[in-house]
Amino acid sequence: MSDYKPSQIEPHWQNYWVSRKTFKTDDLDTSRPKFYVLDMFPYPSGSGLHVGHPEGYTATDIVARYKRMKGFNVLHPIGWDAFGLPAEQHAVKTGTHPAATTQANIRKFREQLQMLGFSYDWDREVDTTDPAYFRWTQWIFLQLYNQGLAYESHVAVNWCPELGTVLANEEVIDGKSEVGGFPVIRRPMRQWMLRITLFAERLLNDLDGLDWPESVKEMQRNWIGKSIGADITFPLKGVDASITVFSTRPDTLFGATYMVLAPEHPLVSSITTSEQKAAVDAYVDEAARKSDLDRTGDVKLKTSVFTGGYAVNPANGEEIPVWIADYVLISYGTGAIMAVPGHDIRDWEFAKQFGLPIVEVVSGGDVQKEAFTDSEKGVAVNSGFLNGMGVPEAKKAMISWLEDQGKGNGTVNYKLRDWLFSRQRYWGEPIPLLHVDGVVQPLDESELPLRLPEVEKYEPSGTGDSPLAVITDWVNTTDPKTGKPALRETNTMPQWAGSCWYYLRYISPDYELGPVDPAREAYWMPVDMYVGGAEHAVLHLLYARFWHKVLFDIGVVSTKEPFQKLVNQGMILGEDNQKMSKSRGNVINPDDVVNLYGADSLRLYEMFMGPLEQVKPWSMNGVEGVFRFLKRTWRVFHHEFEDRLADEIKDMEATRDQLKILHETIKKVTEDIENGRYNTAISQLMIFNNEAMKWDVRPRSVMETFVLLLSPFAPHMAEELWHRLGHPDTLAYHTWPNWDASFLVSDSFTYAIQINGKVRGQLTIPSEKAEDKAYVMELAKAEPGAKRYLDNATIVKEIFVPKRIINIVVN
RNA sequence: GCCGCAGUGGUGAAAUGGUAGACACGUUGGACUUAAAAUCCAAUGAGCCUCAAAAGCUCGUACCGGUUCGAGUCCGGUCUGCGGUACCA
Repeated sequence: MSDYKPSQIEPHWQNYWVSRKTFKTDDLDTSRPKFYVLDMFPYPSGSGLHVGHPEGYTATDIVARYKRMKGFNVLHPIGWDAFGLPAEQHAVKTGTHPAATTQANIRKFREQLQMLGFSYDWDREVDTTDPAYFRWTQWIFLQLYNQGLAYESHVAVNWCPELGTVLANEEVIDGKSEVGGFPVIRRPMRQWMLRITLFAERLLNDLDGLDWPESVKEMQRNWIGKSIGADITFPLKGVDASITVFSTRPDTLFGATYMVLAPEHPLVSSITTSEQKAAVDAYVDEAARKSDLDRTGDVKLKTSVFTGGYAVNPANGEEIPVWIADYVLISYGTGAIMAVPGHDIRDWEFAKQFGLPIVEVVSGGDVQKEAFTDSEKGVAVNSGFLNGMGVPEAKKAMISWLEDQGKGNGTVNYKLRDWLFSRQRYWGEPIPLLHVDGVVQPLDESELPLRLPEVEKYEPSGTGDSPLAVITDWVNTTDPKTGKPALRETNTMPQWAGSCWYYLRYISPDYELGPVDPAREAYWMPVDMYVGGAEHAVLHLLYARFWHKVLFDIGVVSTKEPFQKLVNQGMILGEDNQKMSKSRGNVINPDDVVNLYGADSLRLYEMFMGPLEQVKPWSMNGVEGVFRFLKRTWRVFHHEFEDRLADEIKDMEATRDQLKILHETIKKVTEDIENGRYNTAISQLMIFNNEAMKWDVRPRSVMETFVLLLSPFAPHMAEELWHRLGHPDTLAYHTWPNWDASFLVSDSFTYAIQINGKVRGQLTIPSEKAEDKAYVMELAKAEPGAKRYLDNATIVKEIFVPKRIINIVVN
């Protein structure tokens, strides 16, 4: 056997690593620097691993293996985000307990991951559905509750009749459920909410210190959506009440010619006149029944009804009509707006549509033609004491005037809403609360974990309650503190809950006194590198940051932020350049690739495809290409016909050329791993191998170093070669090679000679002379290719950049 | 609409402001073979010049312009694609 046969070496090493616990992490080896490299843990779906999973997982594995060899104490764990709708829906269909489905899927995922040779510490696996894990998810919920950060609210939620459950805004896409694509309507229900909005400012500000892609930071900033402006109070005419609005342009208050309330605004009924009552009631009714999709459907043409009531503009005392319209959202700001059609595009269109007056209060445009919104050039006009001021100045002046008059004050608003945290599902963490005489009582910590009861049917009750609601002997219990009869909370937590803190559990998965052992937490946190898909850019990462800050405030964690560096992997498309999907039939199964080419080829290919962050199409020919590289590598080390080392490998002094290419490779591979450029690291390994194939003698020391460089990328082959080179132990902890710059210098340097910026000749100069301008320029002018352009021309300028370029400018 | 990112051979892609296309894939030709596969060698951005070759020349990093001795890279504008977000006052 002298051919490369991955199927004969990979299982051996996988078994070796797992059975010997090669990658077991030393908890608290503080003598060494630590490196925590984390993957976004998978949802163990029934269809098994997708080729997208090994993409990020290979990148982190390369880093983990590299850092170990650099002497770091590396934490590289994996686990399962295992609560979720698919297992529950499967249970509804088949009656199989979701836990059974989940465990089977986990076994499959674990096997598949081990088949790819990832260097996880398998003793730290976490499973969000394991009571020993969700005990602490529930514990964190209790801390949130005790901090006043969890509250009950009757809110209009996204009710999906088909799924029989409530969905988060984020799970609704274009008015349909993200899972299944079923229609979603609005319906008020009792829910548990988390006050993430209290953390808006910190979530925004702390982004600045993170080493994250700018695009992700920007998405989070937009999601938090901070606006600075003022609350302004408009007294109502003939009614003893007032309407408060939020505006980012208080400077335009003199131009407010009408107001609009959200249909759900509490003052709607009191302001409506008897003549308008019928129309208003009808409008409010209709808005309540509309889904989000219908309501946001037509942006251009707004619907609206006049209430018949009037408010008083606090700046100029003018009476202005009050309308209601569903484009004003009760959930943002105060649920009411002042409309300044001259300087807001939406208000302008609305005013045109309903024939309302448009007044110019900032000069610089033509407000009869279109709204003038420029806040840099504009100057206040028709605005009393503001006249002549620029917009920023006028804003400040108006806010202080409002505050002096008691008619308003400067405020800040966020788009971020509180987090709808309850689900009416079976397969989630039970919320550890009791209802005693209608009063909420948190469970005592000692009663955790609160486990899920066995049920007959997994369907939602259909009334909007979770399947747990009908398990009477679970729901009906006694309050241990008072002995009174009590009802259990039947809502469960959303899937996000478990993933909000799993990175902490890996640190001390066995710890019994809290979610994480403080000593080990202090050593390992924060996560040094976190890799996953861009689809989690907002939600998961925002929710996890929120929980982390809560845990920071109560002293459970020592860092303000959980994830110091974040990398988003780009999606892998099918060979047809389309997103992989069963219906398109372009799905690549990693098992098939491993069977044909081996795990090392799959790993290498996914890294060689292109930059990690980039979206890129799959190519089976590309896999074939890296497989050929591995076959050539194998051949460089092996005898042509016999299963033994090649005769070319000798214990000999390496030549200078050999050392040069070796040290170039060490440098390139090291720097590329540090910078996350795995594709070009691999191309350098290929360049080295192509050279080594030509050598009559391959010095053992050089070839061993090459094996070390290869090992993070193709660990199975590297271990096998290392073994065959006579090393009894794994190379996983062998010291990573350093490059010696003295081998990188050449004895000559080749200049390109440009004439007027175009390359006309080349000139090779011995290194010791290469920076001697006079010497080099003289030769350059005599170089035949360049000379032809110099003979009948006048030299205007000579550019000489040592070891870079020669450019001679002629006319 | 707004925010962010990107546009380079037939394809995936390389390129601290300094010889564009490294490394691969594909294709073509050749070697080995009864044959095929595998493997190895060579060519491969487009075009011009040439009987042919060598050599040489022109053009070329979405488009238009600018800065510079020199621009894929920096600046201004335009177009296209991808991702996010969407009546947020």
